[in-house]
Amino acid sequence: MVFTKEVFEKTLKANGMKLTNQRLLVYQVLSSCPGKHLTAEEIYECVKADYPDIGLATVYRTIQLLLELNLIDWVNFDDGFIRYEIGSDLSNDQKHHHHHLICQKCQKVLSFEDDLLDELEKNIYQKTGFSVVNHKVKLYGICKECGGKLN
Amino acid sequence: MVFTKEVFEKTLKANGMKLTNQRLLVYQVLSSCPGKHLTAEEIYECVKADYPDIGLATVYRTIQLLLELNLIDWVNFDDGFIRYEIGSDLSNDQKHHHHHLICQKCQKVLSFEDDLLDELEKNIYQKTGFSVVNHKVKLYGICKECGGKLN
DNA sequence: GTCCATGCAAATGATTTGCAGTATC
DNA sequence: GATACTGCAAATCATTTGCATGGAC
Repeated sequence: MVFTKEVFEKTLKANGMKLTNQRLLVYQVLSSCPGKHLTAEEIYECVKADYPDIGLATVYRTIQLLLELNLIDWVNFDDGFIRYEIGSDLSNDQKHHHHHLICQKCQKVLSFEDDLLDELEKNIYQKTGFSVVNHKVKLYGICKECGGKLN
Repeated sequence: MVFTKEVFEKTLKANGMKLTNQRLLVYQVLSSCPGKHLTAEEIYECVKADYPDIGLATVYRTIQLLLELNLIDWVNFDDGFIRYEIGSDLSNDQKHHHHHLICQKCQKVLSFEDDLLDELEKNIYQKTGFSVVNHKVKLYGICKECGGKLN
């Protein structure tokens, strides 16, 4: 499912919400940066280029709205900022899971698509009766460019 | 390696730091709560029972110190508080890895010991050249008591 | 006695909120 | 025209920091 302006508008209307320039622009900035992890401040700066009057509070409020509509995801790299990225394909319940690889030398963040955790999650269910429905995985290490080696 | 008061003192001295009642008490509170995830405020309240004059700032400073000495670990459950727990066995480089299972119904947090991520990490190295040295894994779902079922 | 450590109060800084004006439908 | 949305400024709140006093060695 491709999320055009029209689909975005329909999603808002379906929830009794109004389409505004500010909301559209915030959504478009995130849509045009897949895989980037933008802070609220960064989104604010991007939108301001097209719409100088937008306020930071509106950006924060729009982010909350997009999160509630499941259109975006958040990540916390524990550096004092919450970051946001456009959601992966949500056409059905199974999300495209991706993990974040964080290089401890250059701070670069890579994404890694994977479903290897299925086995771990089955294992957890068998041993503890806890049924996993979602996960957040951050892997810290050294990237290829910085000379990563397996032990 | 068992961390007694003496070993703690030696570790401090080795780094040119002084042993104080406050530091010992903060360390003891964390030591006596393995598997619990305490906020700075909670640690502060616990220590205050034995030592009413301690200041919250001292607790925060001691936490930083214990983190730098690798005696404790931190977790962020994204609820506005950073939480701390006594470190697992650090006698050699290989840490005891444990993941956190967070029940979305009752908010309970379980720990799960595991090294199944080794396979995932090998996979990542082969595909991307990124070598993982550490990870933080949070698994969200429903616990046994709350009626967890596999899909 | 020398520094390091502490307690207090004030500062910080990302995010949230109140409110009066503005835009959408 | 009603009501939801916005921008601004002020509030929030966990954590940090400055500074003068106190304690460890």
